[in-house]
Amino acid sequence: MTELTLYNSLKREKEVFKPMDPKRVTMYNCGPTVYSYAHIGNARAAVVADVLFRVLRHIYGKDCVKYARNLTDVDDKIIAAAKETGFPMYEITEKFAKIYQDDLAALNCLPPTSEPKATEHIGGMIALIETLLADGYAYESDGHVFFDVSKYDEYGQLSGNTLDALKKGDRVGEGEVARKKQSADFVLWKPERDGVGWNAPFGRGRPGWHIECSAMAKSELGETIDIHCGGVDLKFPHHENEIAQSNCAHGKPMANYWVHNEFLNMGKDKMSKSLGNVVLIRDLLKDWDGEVIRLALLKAHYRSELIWSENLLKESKKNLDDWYRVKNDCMRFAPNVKSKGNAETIDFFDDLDTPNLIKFLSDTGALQSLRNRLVHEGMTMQVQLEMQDALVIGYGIWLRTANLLGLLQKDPEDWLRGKGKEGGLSDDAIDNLIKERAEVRAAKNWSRADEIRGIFAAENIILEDGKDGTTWRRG
RNA sequence: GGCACCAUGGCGGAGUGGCUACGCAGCGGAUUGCAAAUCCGUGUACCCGAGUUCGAAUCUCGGUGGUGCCUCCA
Repeated sequence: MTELTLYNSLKREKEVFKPMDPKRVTMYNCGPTVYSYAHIGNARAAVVADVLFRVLRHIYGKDCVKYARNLTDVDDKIIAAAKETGFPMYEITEKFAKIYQDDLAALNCLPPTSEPKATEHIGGMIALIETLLADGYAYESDGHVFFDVSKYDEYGQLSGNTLDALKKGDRVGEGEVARKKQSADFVLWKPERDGVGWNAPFGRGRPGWHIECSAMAKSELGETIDIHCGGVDLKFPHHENEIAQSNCAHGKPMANYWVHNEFLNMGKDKMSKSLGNVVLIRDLLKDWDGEVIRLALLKAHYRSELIWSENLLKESKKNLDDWYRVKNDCMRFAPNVKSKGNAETIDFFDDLDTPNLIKFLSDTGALQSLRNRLVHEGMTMQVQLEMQDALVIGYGIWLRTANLLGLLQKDPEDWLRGKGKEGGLSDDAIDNLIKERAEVRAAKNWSRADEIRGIFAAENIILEDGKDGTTWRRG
């Protein structure tokens, strides 16, 4: 069986991945708080998790991987948004959950096997908090319930923080400190706000940020899961606190492997709302196909910073155009090749090395030359059949590799022709112009032929005169 | 202040001791009525300094520069 290694943030080293049960591999990914549009950084985290999901499915079998990604639908920001807009909370969260799912679908992200909502797991959270209170890991104070970090010796193991160090860098407000035994304690339950609250033995209120993931991971996947993933920024405090809660409540590790993806930035500046340089998935999708965005996100290794730029998108588009051209030609000679099956891409299973896999897709050497010779050269039937056999093998590996990355999922002709802009030439108009151009070319009326080419150029349509006539595509 | 990460050609990005990937862009040529596609050829790099070694982009130490986390954050 293919061996997958993963860099485990908890141990700070690469390890061979071994699931507790190969028939039921579990992964949990911290999903969004649904109160606004998702940005490209959210997309990176989701795409990385999706690639991991695809790889696990490839290795262990489609039905053997359980992937939960939560939707946080109760939170101060949502309450504030509800107050501001006058819409009820659930309308806001449902709207943006749908948008999130649609955006990710456009990036070829497979739906997770479950998408639990925080509000549907309040009971589980309350049960966890009760356990923590009963066992002395948590305490009540001024309508709140806090986790007492001094009761958990391992606290800080994920982020490398020590309680002493945390005290020095402490930026917690005075009000909070007054309620807590120590500033590093974090809130499990807080009082009702603006009518948002649930009844609990320790008082009516709403959950703190971290407890929801512990409750949902337990409910959807179990007390110990195989892989927990998310962005590096979640390492502390979010994941650190999840570990503390879950480990103390269950007496066993929350997750065996912690996988964190690095940040995406905008070159000089961090992407932030105050700088006004937040790039929304929704906006990018207006100008770029989702696969272009996906490829751009996968060009850097997930543990490296990714600098987002227009050039990165352009290059990704160019790569995909080339690959789709290869796919288009190969489909003519190897129509029965399936996208599912073995992919001989061993390197890829070394900590999800997407850049190396992209290299493999680009560096198609033998495949390209087979395809080019079949497309462009005349040859005897005997030679052609031999070459077709070789192409079926090479193309199969290539296509399945692309599939592992979630790329080349579309019909190549549709891809190459692209979507026309509103008010642009219709496909029929294009065909008619091509017909006219063929006629004037036959009459060697080059000025009219060039004029027609000019019309196409203005529409960003590229003509290709081949031996079987003229084809076109959008640039 | 504490913790962690990173530094390769115009751009992206492999490469953990020797043979200097790969892609994009560029340049020259073939082909084309002109193009596109395709093919052939081609330049450019390893942040700085010291050390280890026969030999370092790759190991060690020291700089410099950059980034993230320590507050909501993918």
